[in-house]
Amino acid sequence: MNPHDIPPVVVGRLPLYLRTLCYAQQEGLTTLSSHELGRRLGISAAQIRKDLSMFGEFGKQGTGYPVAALIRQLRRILHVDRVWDMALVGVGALGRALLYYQGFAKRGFRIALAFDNDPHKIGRRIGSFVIQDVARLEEAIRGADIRLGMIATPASAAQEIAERMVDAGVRGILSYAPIHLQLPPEIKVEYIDPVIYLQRMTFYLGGQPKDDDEALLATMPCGEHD
Amino acid sequence: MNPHDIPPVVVGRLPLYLRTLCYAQQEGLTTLSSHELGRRLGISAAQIRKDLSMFGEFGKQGTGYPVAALIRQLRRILHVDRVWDMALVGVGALGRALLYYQGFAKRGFRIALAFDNDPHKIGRRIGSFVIQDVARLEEAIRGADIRLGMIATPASAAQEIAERMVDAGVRGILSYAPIHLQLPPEIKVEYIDPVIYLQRMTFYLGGQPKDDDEALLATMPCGEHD
DNA sequence: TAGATTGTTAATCGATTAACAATC
DNA sequence: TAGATTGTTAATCGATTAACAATC
Repeated sequence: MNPHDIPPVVVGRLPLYLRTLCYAQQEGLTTLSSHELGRRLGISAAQIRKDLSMFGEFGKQGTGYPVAALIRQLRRILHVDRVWDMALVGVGALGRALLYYQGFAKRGFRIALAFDNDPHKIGRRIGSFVIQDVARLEEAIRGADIRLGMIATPASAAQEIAERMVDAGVRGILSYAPIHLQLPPEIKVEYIDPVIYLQRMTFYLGGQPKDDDEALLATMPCGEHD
Repeated sequence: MNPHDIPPVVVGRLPLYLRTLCYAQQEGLTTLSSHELGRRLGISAAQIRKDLSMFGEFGKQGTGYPVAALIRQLRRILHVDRVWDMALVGVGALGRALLYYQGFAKRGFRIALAFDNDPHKIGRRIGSFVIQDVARLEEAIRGADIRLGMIATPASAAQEIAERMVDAGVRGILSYAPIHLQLPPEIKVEYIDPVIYLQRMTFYLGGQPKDDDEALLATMPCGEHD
């Protein structure tokens, strides 16, 4: 089965199914129907059945899907039946929050390396991490054979860091920098820019400008986007 | 023009166009073609022209789109030609990072209220923010007439907080809690769960489990998902 | 004029939904 | 058996792309 035969939109939903099945398991459920899974996610039951049927027949008529077995299958399909080491670049406020975030370890991801270019930060410990000099990025990533990277640098540094990560063997990047990265097509990239999500909502909100401080907006023709 | 006549997938791209145009403006460009904008975003030129044509005719044959004017138009369309106040609930490591994040203010968003339920945090200052008791959430949000909320609480608290935000007048929620919220359909919700993004990438990575610590995985049948 | 680029149409492509036989 | 639910097909729906006349 070639992963590229699976529509990306289907791949995008699989982690949501897995996450929701985990909650169901914690509630003590041993079986879950496509209807109930869909209700919990705001997705149609038909869509869930169609998505899952691309990978096999996991359910049973009359009863639904066995929770534990489907979790195992989804973890296998998503390759999260193992622990993934990650490299983090940029230990500002956001990078620090990522270092402290328990949700990664709980779900099979581990920050193995953390880099910054600030001499005041290099060598310091944050939690159990020692911040390393970003100058040694390639060397350290190659040495640890790491395939996943996270970028929490200013936008101005992101492209260069991404290219160096890829040089060092990284194949997937989660970038918090508000800029689109130019990388070879075989490299997987996902982006998290909270302002993009906010603007997708304000499009629908409209209404009275509560706080349209024209002076403030004048000094912010666009946003500096460091 | 009814916003719901615009396909959501088009709305999703508009903020990306705006962000990229802002960078182009900072580079000193006064004009940008759909081809160049698409190149910078990994989107086809035809798609960009089609998206923008839903809102008007902004370009000029032979030269492309005037950067400054299109930025103004997109800001108007997305309703970010004003400052939006937001309420933040949950001031752990992530909430703190959000409080310090300069990118909100630079792009027209401002955290006006920050709440937590931890007595040790309530009343304390973080940067210029005073953490308020989440018990006063409805009152404070109504008083400030706030329409946007951000949730950075554990998943277990997110649903209740979301409902209370909506009661208080919030119409759009950006949630960092790894759970799907059940809310009335007119409420806009966007989710940021970094593990979901990582799993969308590991699906394609596969390869040798570098670090498949079976013992670790045994203690983590799914992830506790606090 | 010549080259470039828009806005728009029609064609293609892909995703979602409705429906139902199979079966637990 | 009766009720519920899957896996799958066909139909519908929506999004993307290719192409080009218009025009700067």
